[in-house]
Amino acid sequence: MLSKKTKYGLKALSNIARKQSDSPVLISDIAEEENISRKFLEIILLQLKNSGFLGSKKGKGGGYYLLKKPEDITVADLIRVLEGPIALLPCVSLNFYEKCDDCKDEKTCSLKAFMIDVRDSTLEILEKRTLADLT
Amino acid sequence: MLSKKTKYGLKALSNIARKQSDSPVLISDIAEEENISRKFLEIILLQLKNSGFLGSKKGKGGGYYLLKKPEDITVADLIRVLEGPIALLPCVSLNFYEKCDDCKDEKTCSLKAFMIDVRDSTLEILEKRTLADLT
DNA sequence: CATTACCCTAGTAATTCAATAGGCTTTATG
DNA sequence: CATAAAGCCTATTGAATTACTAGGGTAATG
Repeated sequence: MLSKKTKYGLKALSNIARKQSDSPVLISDIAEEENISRKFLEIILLQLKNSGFLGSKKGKGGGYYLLKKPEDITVADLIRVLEGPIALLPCVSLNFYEKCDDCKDEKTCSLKAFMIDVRDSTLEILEKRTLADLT
Repeated sequence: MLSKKTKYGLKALSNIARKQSDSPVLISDIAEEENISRKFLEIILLQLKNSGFLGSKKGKGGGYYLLKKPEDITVADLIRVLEGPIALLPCVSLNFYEKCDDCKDEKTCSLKAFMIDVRDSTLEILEKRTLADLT
């Protein structure tokens, strides 16, 4: 299951993408429209900014805006930034690999091959879909 | 990512399945072979027993054994018992449905349709693979 | 009847989640 | 230049979850 942070982040980006306006979108507007705590949303949008998905403008008339076209932002990339690894086990993660400390020998692990299949099948859909697919 | 409980549970079942012996398998043997804390493993195996996947025999010569053939136990069912919902959001879970409290209207949610697609694509693989596929 | 091996209840340290609080800095505009 | 608007930054916190640990109870076998 996704954390609320990820869910809120996706909803917020979808909200901004839907507007397609020239002027930046206010945190407060997103918070109200999507029923998200304003302060919590601040943290999330800041993270999306620091990860290069959003730009911001301070002061009056400021707000957040997309740095790329929605169809150029994959859901996989967003989930990696907001939630972390997509794989079910750290030892089969492409972007966040870590050795399982209980595994005596990774080569003979009974789960690994299967988990790689699951990962690939998940990536198949998450890397094809983009922000533009989130209405 | 799967919790350690789920990972340990799958490894333990795979261990029992691999043995295919008539005599039950000891908790201690599994714990040692798979590098799992013995006490933690007790809890996990008990849960798998209460969920109908394993049977047990007490006393000398006791241990745990499978109640079904490995090829009749889907990974999806195991993950549901050990980990919980497979869907990424509660509102698209088939077995653990819950309304999102931030959603003003589920019908117009920007994420729902997409999350249903992800769920279906995940189930596609998790319901086809069985314990027999976990070496 | 003693040993073996599963069963059951409790507790707990560490981490993560989901915020909340409060002030600071930057910018546009009158 | 003053003021209001709007994002930025730091710190804290309550609740829940995770990953165990401790210690004994109970049933079956030989």
